[in-house]
Amino acid sequence: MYALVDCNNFYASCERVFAPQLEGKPVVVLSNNDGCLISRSQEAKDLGLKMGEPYHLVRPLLEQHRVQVFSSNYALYGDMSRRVVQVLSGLAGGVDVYSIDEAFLDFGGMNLLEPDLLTYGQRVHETVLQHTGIPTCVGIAPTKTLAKLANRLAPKTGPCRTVLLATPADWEPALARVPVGIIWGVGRRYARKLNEMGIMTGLELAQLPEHWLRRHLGGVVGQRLWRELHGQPCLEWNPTEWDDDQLQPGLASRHSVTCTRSFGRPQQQEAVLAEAVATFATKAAEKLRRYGMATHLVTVILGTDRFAPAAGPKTHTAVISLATSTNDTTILIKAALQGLRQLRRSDVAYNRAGVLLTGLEPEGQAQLGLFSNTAPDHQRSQQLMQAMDTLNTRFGRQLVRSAATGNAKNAVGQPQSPVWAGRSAHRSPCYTTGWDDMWQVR
DNA sequence: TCTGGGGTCCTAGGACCC
DNA sequence: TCTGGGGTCCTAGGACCC
Repeated sequence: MYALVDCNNFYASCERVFAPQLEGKPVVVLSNNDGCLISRSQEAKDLGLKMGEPYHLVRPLLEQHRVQVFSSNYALYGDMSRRVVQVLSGLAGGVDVYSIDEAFLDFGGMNLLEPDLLTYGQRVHETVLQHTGIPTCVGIAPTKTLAKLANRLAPKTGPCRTVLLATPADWEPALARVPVGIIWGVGRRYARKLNEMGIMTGLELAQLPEHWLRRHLGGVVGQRLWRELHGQPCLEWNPTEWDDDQLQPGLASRHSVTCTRSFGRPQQQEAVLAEAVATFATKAAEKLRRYGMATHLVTVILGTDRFAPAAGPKTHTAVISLATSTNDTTILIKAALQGLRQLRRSDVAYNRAGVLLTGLEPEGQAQLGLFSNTAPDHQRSQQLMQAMDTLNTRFGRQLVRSAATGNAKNAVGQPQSPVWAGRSAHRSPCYTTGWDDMWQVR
């Protein structure tokens, strides 16, 4: 048996933990650049506000109902997520962290009988709430896909937040109640296709032959879905070990690392784009080192206005291949700037840029190139990166950095946001990760 | 004026290898 | 007339997830 624990309205709930006066009031959190609504409290959902809606379109409605608006604060949400995982790790035989706000628990081998499963799910909800202030729902079933369904059906209010679907007699009526698009793995495209064929509910989907799903829903992906809906576990279990020394979940492996951002306004100048791209390469390299990985493929991304009526591609990419795998910021910046020079057209203004790193491998395993990056160079590079990471972790993220990332100052010489930076007008403090933002208890 | 960011997996086709 | 079989790696595109 698996349990899926999903944090309710996670980002909005994080903000509320530190602003309890907002309990019971509508709250929304915006995406980067204050672009779209990406999290809504229940009260905000009840006002008819939709996920992903552009902020500028719903602003009048938000003001009319005095909705509290936050820019996204990923330092806060990431740390709250870490705390939730810490609690969950103490409550189950195994944890599989699926995203920033949800995790599967392994309830097998815990000697829980059926009525106890429900009680234990409740205990998980109560413990997470007590230790972190974050409300959750719990869904329990023999496969991940059915646990997802159980979670969806769990009440968001009231004392009981757990649903158990233990046998076909439990999950078949549940499947019959939900539209097919609710099922995990059925997105908008498949839902429309299925509806056009007259398949409207989860149960109608489950009752089709297995080979039909293989044929029409993405090959083996569809076949796995069929089996999962019949109680046969097909999706992998990826355990996340809690690291007691680091007080954080163990790092999962990665196949790619990206850092992309929309600009506050379109940018045309080479110098500005170069600072932005160097900054994204720096962030991506830091992430790579945190994961203990190295890359040999650097992709630079430039994007024009996605909503412009003009035809043609809105995203352009250039790939730079490195002779040797590395996670050295200076090398990755050089490669990214080379890609930028290849890509950039002087008569175009860009709304977005980014850096994508692929071809990842564990850093120790990286082969030395035949003609480059001799061993002593490699060692010096590692020492330099380690020194920079140590200083930046201890004294603040941007303390030591490459000059290529820019050095914007205001009229009195204070550092200020670069010209390409996006909007973030409603950012909350970093309550749990910044010394200056910490709460004081008198 | 104004619309996010970061991932995953699968398939098909082509180049290349023995 | 008549040209194998079994792989890997890469890319692009399409679907999905949060």
